[in-house]
Amino acid sequence: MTARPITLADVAREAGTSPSTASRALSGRGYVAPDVRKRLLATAERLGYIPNLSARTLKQRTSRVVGVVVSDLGNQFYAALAAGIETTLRAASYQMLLLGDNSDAGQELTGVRTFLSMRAPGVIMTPASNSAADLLVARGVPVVEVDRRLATSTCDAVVIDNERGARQAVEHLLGLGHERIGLLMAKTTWTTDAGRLQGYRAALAAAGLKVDRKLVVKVATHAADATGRIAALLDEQRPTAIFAANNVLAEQAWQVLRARRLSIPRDISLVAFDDVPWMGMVQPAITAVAQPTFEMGRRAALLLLRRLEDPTCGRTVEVLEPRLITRGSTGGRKR
Amino acid sequence: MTARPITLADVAREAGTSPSTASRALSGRGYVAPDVRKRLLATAERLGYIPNLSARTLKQRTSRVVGVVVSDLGNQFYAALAAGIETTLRAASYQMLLLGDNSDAGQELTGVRTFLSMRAPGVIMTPASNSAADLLVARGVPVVEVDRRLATSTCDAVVIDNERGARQAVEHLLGLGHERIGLLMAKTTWTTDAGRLQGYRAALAAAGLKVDRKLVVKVATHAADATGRIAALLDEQRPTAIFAANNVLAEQAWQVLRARRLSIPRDISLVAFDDVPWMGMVQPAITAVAQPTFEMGRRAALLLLRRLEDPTCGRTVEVLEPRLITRGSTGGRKR
DNA sequence: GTCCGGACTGCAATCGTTGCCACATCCGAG
DNA sequence: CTCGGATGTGGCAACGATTGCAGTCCGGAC
Repeated sequence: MTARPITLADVAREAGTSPSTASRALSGRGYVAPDVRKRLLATAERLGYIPNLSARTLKQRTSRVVGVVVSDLGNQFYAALAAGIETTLRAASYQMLLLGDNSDAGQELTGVRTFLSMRAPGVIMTPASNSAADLLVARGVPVVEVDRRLATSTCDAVVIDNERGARQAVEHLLGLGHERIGLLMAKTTWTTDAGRLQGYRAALAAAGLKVDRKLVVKVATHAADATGRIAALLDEQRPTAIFAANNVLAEQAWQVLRARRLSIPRDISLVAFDDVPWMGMVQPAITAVAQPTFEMGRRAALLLLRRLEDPTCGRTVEVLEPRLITRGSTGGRKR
Repeated sequence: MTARPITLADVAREAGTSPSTASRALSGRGYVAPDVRKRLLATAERLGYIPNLSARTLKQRTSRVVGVVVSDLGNQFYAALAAGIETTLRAASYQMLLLGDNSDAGQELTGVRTFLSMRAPGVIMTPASNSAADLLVARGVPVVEVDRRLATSTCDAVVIDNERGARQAVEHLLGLGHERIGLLMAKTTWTTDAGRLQGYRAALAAAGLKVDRKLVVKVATHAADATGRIAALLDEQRPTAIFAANNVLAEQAWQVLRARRLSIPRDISLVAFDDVPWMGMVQPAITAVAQPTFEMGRRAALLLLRRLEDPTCGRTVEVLEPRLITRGSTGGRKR
């Protein structure tokens, strides 16, 4: 039958020492005679001893498994973020526990509860609401917010300059002569969207143009009628260019344009916020605001590691710079 | 300062009962007077009690956190797989702990060790080597292999009919008149690659063609010279069509073809195994063998759940069917 | 009045590890 | 010779939850 797992006590008995000594030998703290340590290491190896993390966590009241929650595991943006985090944590011999919350505050809260009950030493998240992060902070668990900031309590964060990125994108369009620029953005309370909207407005204002609210379409995440809304924007407002504020909306917009056989950029230009691989592959390639995604993950992990080292260290919010990559999807305004 | 977390004992004291009763009330097994239960539930809620999973896991010697290891978190195929698994597990009130191993046996083993030490009740993995799965099985932890099978010990699995998918793809090319068909495949010992190679061979054999080994290129995962190898294949063997046995190789091949300004399918045809979104977006769209990815994840999770219910139940290997989606990247042979 | 079973509750042991403490030993300094 | 420190080891009590068992209390049946 299923053999009972090997415990530390088994190893100790086999090597003829007490469990305490075995513990010291294997975890490497406290006095152990070199030969005894060697013997214990060998027996542990021989028996295939695997420490029981629950017991250790219970006793030490903390674990080395960092919780990470992202909005959508299937989105390459978040996948890259997670990859950056994972690599960095691994290097510091922490483990990442990855969860997706589908942009749902409820799922986010459930996930965070799990982290709490597993005594994660810290959490990195792309927050969907403020409540989860606040809960963690209230319980004394350090949180790093990535991509956007929502917590009401203070915590470290890594974001990019959304306003600036959006401004660059829109200025680029304005420079090409566009004046009716549709904005497609997610309907959220996230700082990312707020910042991008802000940038859109700022660019228009700087060019002496008024914002036509009808050109701004806010689409709820996972909304079934997303393409319908986009189609309506095209029909009713006849924009000469579209700025899609995230990669999902960019893809949807692209699909709509293609379905209508509109030529990009002859009939309409398209710019996206957040560069993902397909944008460089389609014909014409999509002009996009690239984010240093992997790097954001790395920085977030570093911030958390720093705080684990020194819980009292000052709060840091890193703002990275986006970069506009001009490609074929943007061109002079159709006359 | 950081408040000590609320324990079950705190809740019990506050509600004027013993910890035992509190435990029964909150976990819902055993006798508890209705009003007492209600009172305990209320106090737990009020104090914001979160059970300590380590303690519970330690005592019960098992947890409800299922381990999942996939080869590459950034690959949409694996992301979809994970999504399918997660959704299904969640519905059964299990949690998923997701890890990526970058196709590295060492990282896989480390991850699996963690699962073992966290007492995961079961593990779902796209195996990178046989050792990790074997280790788990030896320790009595049920394993479900997805996408490919590698374990020497017997375990449940969900795969697709790789040979058949590959055969369809190649037959499609043969039907269009192609005879020199390059095969791009990963250099692994995985059953996926073996199956796809098999299908390639079978299709050629059925058409009375010999396999030219020079047309078969095996590229190591993450190999830096992948594009170089592909370029060499084009230069030296002049295939009229290429069958890329996974989505990464398909993308690399596509990039090479584009860089050389070869027209698809006029100059050369391209078929991919594993349909991912960009394949439907590029011009021309790529003919591909689609896998029911999300469904594979779902089935794997169901298989695991079944075995958790009944550890003695017979072993199941599900083989799903791939589906060839014909698109613009394949055309009549250039004459 | 006794007995019985059902409904409930609490005691105490346990899960596997760690870390504090006490103790043992040995060597060199005073 | 004694003392003190360095070195090394084992005992024991936690960590926080669960659970088998042994009660207690009640109402009703005999």
